[in-house]
This record gives sequence, C-alpha cells and structure tokens, in this order.
Amino acid sequence: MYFGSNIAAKTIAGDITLSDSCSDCFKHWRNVFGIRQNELANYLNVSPSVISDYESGRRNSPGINFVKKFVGALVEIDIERGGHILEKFMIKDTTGAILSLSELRSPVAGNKFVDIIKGEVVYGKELLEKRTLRGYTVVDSIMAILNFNDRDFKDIFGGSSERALVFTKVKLGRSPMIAIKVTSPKPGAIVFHGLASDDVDELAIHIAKKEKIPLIVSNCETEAGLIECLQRNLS
Amino acid sequence: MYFGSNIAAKTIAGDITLSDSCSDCFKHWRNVFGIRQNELANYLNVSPSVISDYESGRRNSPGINFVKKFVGALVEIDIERGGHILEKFMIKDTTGAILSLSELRSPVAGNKFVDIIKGEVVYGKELLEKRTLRGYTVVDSIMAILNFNDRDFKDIFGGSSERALVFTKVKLGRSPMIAIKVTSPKPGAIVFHGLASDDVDELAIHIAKKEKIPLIVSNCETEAGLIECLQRNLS
DNA sequence: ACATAAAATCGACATATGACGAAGTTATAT
DNA sequence: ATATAACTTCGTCATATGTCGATTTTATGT
Repeated sequence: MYFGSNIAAKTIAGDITLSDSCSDCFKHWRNVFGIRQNELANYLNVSPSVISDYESGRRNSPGINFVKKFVGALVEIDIERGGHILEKFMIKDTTGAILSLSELRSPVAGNKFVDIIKGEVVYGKELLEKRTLRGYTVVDSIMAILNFNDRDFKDIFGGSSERALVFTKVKLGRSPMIAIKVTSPKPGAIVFHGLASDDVDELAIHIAKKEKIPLIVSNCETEAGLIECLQRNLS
Repeated sequence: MYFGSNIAAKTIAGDITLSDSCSDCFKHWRNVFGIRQNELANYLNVSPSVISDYESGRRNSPGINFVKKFVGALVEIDIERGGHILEKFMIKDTTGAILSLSELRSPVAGNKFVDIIKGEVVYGKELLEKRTLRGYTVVDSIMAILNFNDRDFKDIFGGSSERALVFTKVKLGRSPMIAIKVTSPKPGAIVFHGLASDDVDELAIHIAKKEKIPLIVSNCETEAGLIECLQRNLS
C-alpha cells in the first residue's frame, strides 16, 4: 500500500523553490513525469510559451502560486495516467500498520480535530486550545508494535511535528506512549481508539504530561468509522 | 550522526510553497524555530514590517526567492544557535553506513562529477554526457550490506533520482548493484571506491547496462580523500 | 495596571511577474 | 531533405510583488 502523494508533491515544490535555477528544475521535473510543455499548458489553461518562459528562466523568482499549480498539475496528470512516476516517491508501507496518512492543505485547530474524531480529551485541553494540526497518521497499534522500527516512525511524521498520531486497537495505551517517548519529532496530538477514556494507562498519561502532548480518546464506533470521519472532514 | 539539513530545508520550503495559506506557514515555521520577526528581519536585512506583511498575508503569491531567503535564514540562525530544531528534522543514521550526504544547490554535469572524484567510467560514458546530478550519498558498502533495510535506501535518495550513490570499501561491486536492482528510485550514477576498474564484477556491469545507470570507479587514494574532494568541489 | 517588547497595518512606488501571441529554432521521423 | 512536433524567444502590458517607514495594536512581565 502506498501513502503520501502530498509528501512527494512537497518534496518537488521544495526542490524547485530552493533550487539555484528554478528554470532548470521546472524542466527537470516535467521531464521526470514525461509530460509535454504542450500538455502541461493545456492542463493549466495557459499558453505553451508560458511554460517555456519559466523553463528558460525568463522570470527568476516566480510566485509560489505558479509553483503550486505546476506541481499540482504534474501530480494530477500522473495520477490520471496511473500514478507510476509518483509511486516511486511515495511511502511504501511494508509493515501493514499504516491505515491512513494525510497532510492537510490548511491546518485544523486542535479543538476542531477533537470534535471531528468524537474525541474525549484525557490530557491537554489547554494545549489543544492553541495547537493546530497539519496532518494525521492512523496506525494499527498492534501491527505497529510488531513491525515498526525506529525509522518507520520518522517516515510517518512526514517532516512535521504538527501531526496527530492516531493509534487504533488500543488496550491501555502504554506501549504506544513508550514508542512516542523514544521518538523525535513528537506528534502534536495523540489519539487512542478502541478503549474507554477511563481505561487509559496511568503511565501513558504521565508520559503525555511530561512531553506536553495532548492525549485524546476517540469514541467513534469503529476503526473504519474513525478513518472515514477524518477523510471526510479534513483535506 | 545526523545528515540532511538541506532535506529539512526542502521540506519546509515545500510546505510553504504548497500551503493554502503561505502566510500562516511563514509564521508557523518561524515559531517552530523560535525566532523573532525582528531577528529574522535583521538577518535578512529587511525592515520588520516586511516579515509581518508576509505573515499577515498581504501578498498572496510571494516569489520563491523570498521563500528561499526565509527558509535559509531559519536554518542558518538555528545552526548558529546549535542546530537543535533542525536536528529533529534531519536523518539520523543508525546504521553507521552513511559517510556523507548532500544535496547540491545547483546540479553538476555528469562529466564534471567524474573529474571531481578522479573517476574512470566503466559503463555509461554517453549517458554521463547528458546527465546531471543534484546530490550524492557516500555509503560504506560493508556497513550498508550488513545494516541497511529497504527503507534506508529510500532515505538516502532524499526524493530525487538524480543523485550519485557512492560505495566505498568495494571488493567487486556485485552486492551493491544487486541492492540497486531491487530499489526505486534508482540513482543517476553509481561510484565504486576501493577497487581497480578491471576488477569490477561482470554481473555488476550487466546490471548497470540494463538499468542504464553509469558506473564509475573512483581512483581517489583514500575514502577520506574522496569525501573531501566531494565536499570541497560541490555545494 | 503600566511600561516595553513584539507584531500588525497601511500608503506609496519602483520593479518584476504572469500571461498572450506571433515568429523563430531545434529535433525527429519519413 | 522536408514536414511536423516540440520548444524558445521576445515585445507588450495589466497587475502584483517587494520593500520602506510611520503608526497603531497586541502581548508580556512585574
């Protein structure tokens, strides 16, 4: 199962933005995706010369809106064609633990996130007032404990510490919190699913306090329901 | 050992560029690094109101040059302060196999790269004429074979297939090429160090041909010398 | 509550972008 | 060698950016 086309897009956008020669970069990435200037221009509803102008370096500091449109088009065109180029840059989950993963275009307020997942805050109500989240990852805690290594954790954070990490099939929540404790960067919020808020392990709460990470229990009926809530309400 | 501050920078730049609200993003990242508008403005030699204008969304498509300067400043200020924020986003090599890793600001021509590493092209002279490289990774092939897993390979590519992958302590080069064969994305060039060009394994060359990846043997005296050459000549 | 630091707002203006379309180049295949 | 597809170059112009400095608003610490 592949995840993270948005992470791939980010990498490409970052590459273009930081490059010394964004014109070369534009051309490079268009070529990687095997798309004609013509096609791209059509897709973006601009004249082909616009693409060429960018690729030939006529403008030296294009606005990020153009970069965004450009990268978006590469990604979408590739997806239309089957996503074979994108696939190479996406995360391949070999552990079977990742159930869902997304980076949000615009951040959500912590409180709103709690509502979306029918959450009950076990620790960190005040923290959530101020915190915003920019992505989430849902992992099967059983599979994660069995199969994750240190690097897997880094992968699922996608470079941002403002993500929610959602564990499903949680009994008491001790082991997930231990995993968090030894990991960096830390998530901006942790969600448990599968247990009542009263059942959350004391040590887990203790770690949450120490690390200042809000701890939430989701009362969605099912795992699938939780994932659906996230996907429907957050983009 | 940590690697890849440039990858961190890219992630941040990509985040800002693709974000729906780049102004929020500017503010977010400045806050993550704990830098005052004031300080940033000083560092960039602009008036503080410039920073505020960007963060308050007065302009909706800032040029990538500003983004570049902005991210660069965050990174450099953090490094001056000890690099504690950056560290969280960098790659931590737990395998001991990564000797050096860099993404270049501007691409190098394949041929120039060969010269820099005192290279002898075993296969793919023509390919190198046209190819450019945008980064390199030097790995200890012994350590890599012992300790790398599938994901480590993905990590060291940093999202770009236009990288050179340099293996040191190579005997014949067969196992490194086998590793490449099962990996994606593929590097743009492979360098072996530690053996004579005549000793390169036939099967290794065969794979290189099949995958259309130039295969180069570096004649630098020592591993350390090779790494120094790279660091001195490429940024 | 008050002083001070930090951040936001805003008018102004030189300069660069974003986009078009026509005309010119370079590859590539027949 | 020629036709065609793919790409580059360039003049043009409306609009947006990039930046400043002065002023007002919002935090923060005591």
